[in-house]
Amino acid sequence: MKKPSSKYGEEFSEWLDWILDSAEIYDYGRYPVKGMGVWRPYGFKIRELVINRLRELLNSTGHEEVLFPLLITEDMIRRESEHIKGFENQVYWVTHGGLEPLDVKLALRPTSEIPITYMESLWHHSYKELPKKYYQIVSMFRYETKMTKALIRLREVTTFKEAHTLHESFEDADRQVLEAVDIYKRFFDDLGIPYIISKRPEWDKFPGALYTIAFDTLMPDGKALQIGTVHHLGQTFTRIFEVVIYRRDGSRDFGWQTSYGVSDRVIASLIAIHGDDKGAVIPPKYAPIQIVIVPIPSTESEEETDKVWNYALEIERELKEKNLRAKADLDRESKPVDKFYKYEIKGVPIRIEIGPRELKEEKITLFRRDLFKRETIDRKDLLKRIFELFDEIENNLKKRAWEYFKSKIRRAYTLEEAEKIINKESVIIEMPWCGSYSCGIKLSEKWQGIDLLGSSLENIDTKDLKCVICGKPAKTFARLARKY
RNA sequence: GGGGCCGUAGUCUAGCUUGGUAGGAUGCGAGGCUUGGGCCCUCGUGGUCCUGGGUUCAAAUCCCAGCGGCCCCA
Repeated sequence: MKKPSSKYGEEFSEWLDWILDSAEIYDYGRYPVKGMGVWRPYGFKIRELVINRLRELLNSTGHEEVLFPLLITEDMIRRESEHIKGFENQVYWVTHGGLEPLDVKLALRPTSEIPITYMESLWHHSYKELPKKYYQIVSMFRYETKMTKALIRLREVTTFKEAHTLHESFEDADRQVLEAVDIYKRFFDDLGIPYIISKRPEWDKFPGALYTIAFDTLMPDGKALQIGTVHHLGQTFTRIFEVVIYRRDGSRDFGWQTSYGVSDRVIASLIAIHGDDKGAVIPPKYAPIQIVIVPIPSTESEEETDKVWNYALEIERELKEKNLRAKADLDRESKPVDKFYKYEIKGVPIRIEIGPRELKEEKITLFRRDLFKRETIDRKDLLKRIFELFDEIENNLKKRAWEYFKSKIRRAYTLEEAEKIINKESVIIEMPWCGSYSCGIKLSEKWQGIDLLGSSLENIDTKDLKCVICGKPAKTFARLARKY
């Protein structure tokens, strides 16, 4: 017996640990440094496919990939106060080179606004060069004090995809924020990860930012997970590092910036959201193995078994010629059923089963992982059916994920209503809010363990609605949820 | 930041209360029997009992510290 799986919906936290290990995605908790794990080949491949998708999106919208050093000098960091205060307790310091103490302490980047702005001050002086959009995909380090969790709260975030942009005006940076939101929408839509977009409350914005917009999704246990953020940085950093830009009218002003990023959590969400009790279910676009071919040996003769094996090889070749990520598992020793379990845990979207029966009749049996359903088709229809199934699976996963997500967002118009819901289940609750700081604080402190995600970004009609705290006319909806 | 539970083979775990030869299952290897959803049998393999210190004739077991994991609360 394998280590038993945890119930997907009921014991999500254990389920995630189980799936990362059993599907050979990410080895966490065995590497002897707290909050750091190892991407194994199968997980690395998922990560690569996800990264490539974001690269396409960023490249096609005029972003340029760069690579900055991991280390930041202490004096660079100390030049800024508000920002660094936000990270002060979370910075790792390099203090020695060999046995010798360093004259200038070096920090492992907790994010890259500082080094990037520093270089931008040397590179850009004219509005003609703007907007400028950079991004990099790197590790970043945060000394999380406690409660680290595989892929969700790490001390080394290994897949930080951070973009940094520079603009000639507040308005242009504002516009860039919208572009970033749009890019992330397309990204998450493609992954089938549902989300809700909120403007974070004042006290929860990125240190140094004018405002922060965040994407939150929901884990199967009903807790919200922040999976992406977009910040309007104003001139906070360009003032400190003197990024001075000549404007169209000949005047000089500090540049305006935005930054936005997504992390390992995207991959955690991809796996978590589509999974089930049997393991992962990876959407075809992101599956390292899209189709696994499992040959079934003959009970009659070795010759027939050989023929089945050749049949499997032929099919693998045919699929690979179409650039599909197909794999025939030709291991003669292990039984078909063992292979079934193995690739189900790994979330391979389509399995082809072929044995003497299929061989004889020129047929192919297909099994789709998401619905756990088999069908038998003529061999000649294979490719056509595979591409259809990819679409069907992708759409089904998306639909399933969004339906679940929407079912977990509730409206409440009074605190009493909200409390009833909160006591019953873990969901995102939306309530009319006047938008004031003081009412926001009161809301966020109203229930233990329930945080204010922020306010709806889109205009939701609040006509005739009253703030649940002060009773004044509502301007927006406040969103509250249990958070990771 | 406060509190709780825990660490024994690749994995899951018994043993710890009451100190005295670390046992099982699974996995892995060989063989047999099976083979269209985790079948069965035989043999073999596999352990710094998280690390360091202390108590003791003797520590997986008791004590202290550290490291790591999980959970609850801020």
